[in-house]
Amino acid sequence: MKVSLKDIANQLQLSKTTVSWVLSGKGDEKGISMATQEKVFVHARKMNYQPNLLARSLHTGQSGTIGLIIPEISDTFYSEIAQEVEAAAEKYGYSLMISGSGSQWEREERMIRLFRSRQVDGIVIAPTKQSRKEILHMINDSYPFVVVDRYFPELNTNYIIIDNEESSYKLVKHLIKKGHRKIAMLSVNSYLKSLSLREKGYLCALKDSGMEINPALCREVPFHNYKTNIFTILDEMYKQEPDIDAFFFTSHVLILEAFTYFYDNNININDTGLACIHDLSAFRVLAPRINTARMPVEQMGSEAVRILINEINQKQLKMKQLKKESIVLSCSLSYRE
Amino acid sequence: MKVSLKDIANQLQLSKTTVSWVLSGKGDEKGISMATQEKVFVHARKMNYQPNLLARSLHTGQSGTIGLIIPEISDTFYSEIAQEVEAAAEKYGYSLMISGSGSQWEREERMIRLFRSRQVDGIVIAPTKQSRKEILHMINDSYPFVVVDRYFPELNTNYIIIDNEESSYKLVKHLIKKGHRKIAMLSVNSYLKSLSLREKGYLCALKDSGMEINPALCREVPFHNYKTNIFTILDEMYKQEPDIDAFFFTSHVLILEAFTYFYDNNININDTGLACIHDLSAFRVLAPRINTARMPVEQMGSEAVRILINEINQKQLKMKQLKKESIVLSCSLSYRE
DNA sequence: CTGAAAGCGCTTACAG
DNA sequence: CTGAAAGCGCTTACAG
Repeated sequence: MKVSLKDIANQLQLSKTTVSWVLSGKGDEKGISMATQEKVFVHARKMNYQPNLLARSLHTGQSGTIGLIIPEISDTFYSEIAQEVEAAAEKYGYSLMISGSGSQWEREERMIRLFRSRQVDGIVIAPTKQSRKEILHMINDSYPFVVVDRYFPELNTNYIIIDNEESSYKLVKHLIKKGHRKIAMLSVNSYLKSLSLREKGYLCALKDSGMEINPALCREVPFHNYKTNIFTILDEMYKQEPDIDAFFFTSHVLILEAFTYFYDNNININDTGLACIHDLSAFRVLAPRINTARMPVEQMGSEAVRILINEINQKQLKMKQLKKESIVLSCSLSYRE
Repeated sequence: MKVSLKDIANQLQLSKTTVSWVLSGKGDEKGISMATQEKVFVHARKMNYQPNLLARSLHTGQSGTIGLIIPEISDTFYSEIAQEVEAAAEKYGYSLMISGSGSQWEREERMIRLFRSRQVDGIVIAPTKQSRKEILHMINDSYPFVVVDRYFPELNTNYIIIDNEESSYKLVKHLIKKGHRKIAMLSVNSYLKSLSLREKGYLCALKDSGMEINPALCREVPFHNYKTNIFTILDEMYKQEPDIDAFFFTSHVLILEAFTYFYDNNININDTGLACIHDLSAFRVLAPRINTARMPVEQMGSEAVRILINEINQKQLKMKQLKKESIVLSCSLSYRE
């Protein structure tokens, strides 16, 4: 059923070489007669010939495929990243293989190995934490990859992050300016540099405004079971400090649960200052007055792919490795209160 | 840098055959001595050998990869589908290639061709509309694919849909039972069978309750620019029928915009009956009293992959094609008002 | 117990 | 202007 180059060559009494050249657009360059070219095109079309890209890849050493590894495909933020990465990849003629690590580093390492085995030309990854072995392997093998959203300060890799500390600082400063005095912070995954920087932004904003740091107001929600943990933590916070007047969320993943808590406990969010790193479309109706730092998802995705393809091409041309790129993108801040 | 079977064979003074058998676990079966096996394993590990899966695929004719084509990767519903499909695929040892069609059939057809060229073993697709050529090609070539969420009643394909009409019927019936009398319907993409069935469910529910169908209350939002179109349409609806007391949404994609409209126009959604096909996690706080029919995303994803892998295996074993599977999954209804 | 050889479907020097 | 041949990195009859 499936028709190959050889079939076409046989049927046309031509060599595979000729057919290959014509079909890959090198007909003129190689000086194949128009008559022959025409014959090949017509026949290929009639047979509905589709080249086996795997076979081509085996020869060229390029699969035309890149990999994306993220903690959770269905998370709003990461699914947007995926969308942008796929769109950007397509522009360069690349296809996308995707995989969710579920925030487990064993899975993540397995996925890196699998993708590399499948000859993916490069990887975009939002790593769960330092996946020691495989990240280091990629570095040692000078295998193209770029880290997004998170990064390893001590490793020399391409990475794209946001201005974590600055955006957080500004959001909290804004809450202070609006008169809030008991500003709580809710965080997750603070073992990740990106997240700890957001916490730092919060702390600095308070300090710079001469406000005291109240440990009861700075809480980290354990990621495991965070959906229930957050309820307990909010209970504890309100018990210790009933007059909390504002919240800074270091990540959007906590928002929906927190709001459920507020709703269940009749806490009027219109009286509470709110700020969050990243913007959810639901905020428009859910919390119109929340202040947000929107992560530039489009840029993160397209820049990641640009850097990756760049590195893939360098490698292909056997040029010596370029310097790694580290990009810090600014969030767009929306002060709505 | 990259080490191949041949390298290992040379370094160990063995044939590629032997090395290949050992590494693919057929050592015992082929009666390779333990000494040799051990030597191979140790050396492969030391060299950090990773097989080139592309080369293997070229020989076996199986890429170990499946494709997923959806309208929008970042849509909550489809990103959940993607997550489930990826998880299920992994269980079978398959990797996932993903692509967003942006609801454009030309893109969709291109993606089908590209995926097939890349030798993806099968495709899960939520087609934008009848992508005539390529869907028919897949059928003719008996290429494994399964259609999810949407389907073509006139084509003999595997498909998985929800009980569109029934769930819609029940939701609207419920609104009626709760005393709502002016129940509006907002729909999109009704050229898709799945969506038109939801409209039918609405209409039947009204009819069965002896209520009149008011065309001013049944509106379709053109998908192109629906985010602004919906505002105009709601304006028109309220102008013609100011006392609308309930809304049935045939799809979650309209919800956020509609709620923004309600919010901007001071329409209290607690006084309005609400029902929607599919559930959003934001509903918990956004509209706690909305009635929903939650689409069984996990099942859709895992069943789709099961059927696909099944068909791939049949084909591999040269068994004659099984009957196509058509699955209608029930939504889980939540009556909250 | 192990190996030489053919083949998967392409591409690309090399030759004429 | 066109073709024979080698090779990409595997697997798998076939042979001994």
